[in-house]
Amino acid sequence: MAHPPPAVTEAELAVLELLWTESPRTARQLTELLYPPGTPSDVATVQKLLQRLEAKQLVERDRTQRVHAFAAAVSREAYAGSRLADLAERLSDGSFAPLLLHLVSTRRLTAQELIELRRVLDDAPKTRKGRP
Amino acid sequence: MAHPPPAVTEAELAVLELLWTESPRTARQLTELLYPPGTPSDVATVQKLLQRLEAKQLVERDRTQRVHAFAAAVSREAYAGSRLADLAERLSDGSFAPLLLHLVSTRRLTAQELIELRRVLDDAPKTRKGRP
DNA sequence: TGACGAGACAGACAAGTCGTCTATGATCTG
DNA sequence: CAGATCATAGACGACTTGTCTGTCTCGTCA
Repeated sequence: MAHPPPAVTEAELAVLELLWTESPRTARQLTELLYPPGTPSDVATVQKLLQRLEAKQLVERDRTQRVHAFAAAVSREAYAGSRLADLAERLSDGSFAPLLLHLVSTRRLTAQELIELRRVLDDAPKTRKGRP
Repeated sequence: MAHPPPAVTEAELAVLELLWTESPRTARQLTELLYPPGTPSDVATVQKLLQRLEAKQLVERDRTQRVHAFAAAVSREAYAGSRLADLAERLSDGSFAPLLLHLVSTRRLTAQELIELRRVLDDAPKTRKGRP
């Protein structure tokens, strides 16, 4: 994924979501799911969206067959993480601690998430003692 | 703040940042900080940005004096929290775990911040179940 | 008092983005 | 070959964004 992670529009995200649930898919399959029953115009629209997503390196295109196959190039978690980190950096003046503290203190995190986060904090640093 | 929390552009964010560091300020003061030395056109530009920020209810305008005084209507932490929650909702079903994972794995959190975070998470309420 | 400077505000503009559609050429199939 | 399907380029109208101009109002001071 590029740096900074490219933003996606609503329509592009809808395509990405489908590729996240199942890859690869063809433009026609995506069109029939997004704009049933899928006129030729709709197909072209989806093609254009795929084209822009490919330019952002968020989608990979398999051109070996005549009908191209499209797959997500980034997992949802990786993409969401990058976008969230990017937004947090833009808004938090460099220090994340106050922001995260605020998220916790305003009860925006569920108990389940707290467990998850504790696990992340406990595990991640240990496995990364050495330089990447 | 409205629901969903309104997005701000780069130029609007620059104004907000100044109001976060000190409020209230006048349009002229903001202009001289953002576009020194601050031509009449620049002042009008800042006025327009303040106008749009006021419409988004992110800035409050004191009209009691002839020269209006502007102040941030939302704290940086509150705004960042809302924006992050909104983005997380759109991208990852509301979970912040990918954000933390990304911040940790890309070493954007210092060891000191990790310690602080662990302490915050440990003190966090444990009685809550499920998302609101 | 009247002229002048400064502020608030509306409106418009060019440039860019986004979703959509049309047109065209290539490729496969019957 | 004829017809259908696909990939792709290009364009469009609507919308956003940063900027600028013009106008009205208010306060100050010679």
